[in-house]
Amino acid sequence: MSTPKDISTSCDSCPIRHRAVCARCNADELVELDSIKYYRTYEAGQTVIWSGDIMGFVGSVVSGVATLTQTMEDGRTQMVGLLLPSDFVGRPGRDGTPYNVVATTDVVMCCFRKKPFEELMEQTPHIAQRLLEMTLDELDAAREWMLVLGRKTAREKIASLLLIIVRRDASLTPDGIGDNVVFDLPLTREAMADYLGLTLETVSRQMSALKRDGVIQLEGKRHITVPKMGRLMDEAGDDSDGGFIG
Amino acid sequence: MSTPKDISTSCDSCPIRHRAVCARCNADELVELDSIKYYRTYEAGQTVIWSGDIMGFVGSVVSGVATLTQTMEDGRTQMVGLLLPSDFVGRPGRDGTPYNVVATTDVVMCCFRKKPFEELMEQTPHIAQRLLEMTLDELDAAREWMLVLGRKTAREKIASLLLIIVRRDASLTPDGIGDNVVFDLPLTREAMADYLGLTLETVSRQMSALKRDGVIQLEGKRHITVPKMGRLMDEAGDDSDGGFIG
DNA sequence: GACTAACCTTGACCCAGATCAATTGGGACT
DNA sequence: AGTCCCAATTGATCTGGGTCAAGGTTAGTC
Repeated sequence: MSTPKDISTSCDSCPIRHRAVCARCNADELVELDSIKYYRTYEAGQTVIWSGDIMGFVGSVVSGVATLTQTMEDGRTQMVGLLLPSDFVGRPGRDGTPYNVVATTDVVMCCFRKKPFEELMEQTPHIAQRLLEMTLDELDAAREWMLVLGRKTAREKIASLLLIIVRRDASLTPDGIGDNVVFDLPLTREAMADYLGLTLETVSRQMSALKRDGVIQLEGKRHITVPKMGRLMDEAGDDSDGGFIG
Repeated sequence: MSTPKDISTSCDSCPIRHRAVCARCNADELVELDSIKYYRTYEAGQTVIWSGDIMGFVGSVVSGVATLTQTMEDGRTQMVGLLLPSDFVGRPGRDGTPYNVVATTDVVMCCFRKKPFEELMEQTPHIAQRLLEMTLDELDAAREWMLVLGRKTAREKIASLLLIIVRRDASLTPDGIGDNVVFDLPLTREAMADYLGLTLETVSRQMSALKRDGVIQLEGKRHITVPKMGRLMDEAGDDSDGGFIG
């Protein structure tokens, strides 16, 4: 199958009900949203939107991982956003996106037709408020990322990326982050390189180095265990202390 | 004088009246805002807020230039925001900033006491809408900056920074950007380096190289003439064409 | 009109990460 | 169980920008 498939689901059982743009909506508002929404799935590798395209919708990632990338004519590409479940795609008030949006795993999106969504947003402060909050969070994340891109070494960059993913995963489970954390990388080495402003060879070398030094354990290419979170944080060069006890 | 000085001004004659967070406010709303606002000036080099500090206000840059920077323990610093007139400082709903805010020229800020501003925002969609729009713009700018940091060469980085400044300056004057544009850099070489993830030596060398190659003319350290905008755009590696005619 | 203190420029050398080039590994098909 | 294909690893070498070090400029200040 190579074309998106429409499916359908209810907000009640939605895994991102309380974190997405609809988080603050009450039952009535959900009904309104429901009337303009539809689900759509994308396969791993499929492009959701091309840079410059007109977007007829905005929406939320329900499950899976997508990336936002910018490309120069000569092919150099930089990832500028990592879209995880609950993240919002598209910009109310603009027709095009300046970014490519690509599914890196199979993705389910909850889409809203753009025009009606914009109208609904005008009347529904709960939506606009939540979107502002989410956008401010993304801006903070983007700024932290700038520090990573501008000033960190390759090893620190890799450690920082692993931390970002661990933290996002952990935000799904209520309990804090302990040790022996296990997770799967949703990105290829090339995608990691595009995220971090490195080449895929450097990513591979630094992953091997972190493994050799016992900071992470690798099983296959994607399955990772972090025996000691504090160690990983040190490697990332984050000035925050161990975060827990210490 | 080394402490901020309070001054007072009316919104009517405010140079950023139609671009700042108050842009969409009507006369009544301005009266509300006026009741919680005060002006404050900072001298070049003065720190407006330290990372981690509790901010009692949010506000707009009225004139001058300030920077938002993030620092690692070992002193590596990355600029994550360049605050020009009309830009918003602070985050409603959060007490601290994770960034240092420093005035790089003399700066006038229009400050709003935080708590009342947040309350006013709840009742005034015009403010929240405008803030959302501005935040989305900043997010786009941050993402373009990520491409600069992650994938551009030192020469391209310098050209990109010059372009950003020229464009922001030009947005104050209604007519498009022609050739023989003249402007003053509001940043030291070191600040430019922190912006671009370079060292100040590299910035200096690349400025000299752009001068030698006739892309820019330098008079003193800060006064710059761009004889041909198209040339500068080419050097920046932006995929957008000349922007005008071409 | 010399003194000072930032700020900037330029040079020489070095190294982290890029580039170029083989291999290797691991799933999904026959 | 072989083979195809793509992702990843690993090695050898190169280079852009960092680092270290020496001057040069400019604007105040007395």
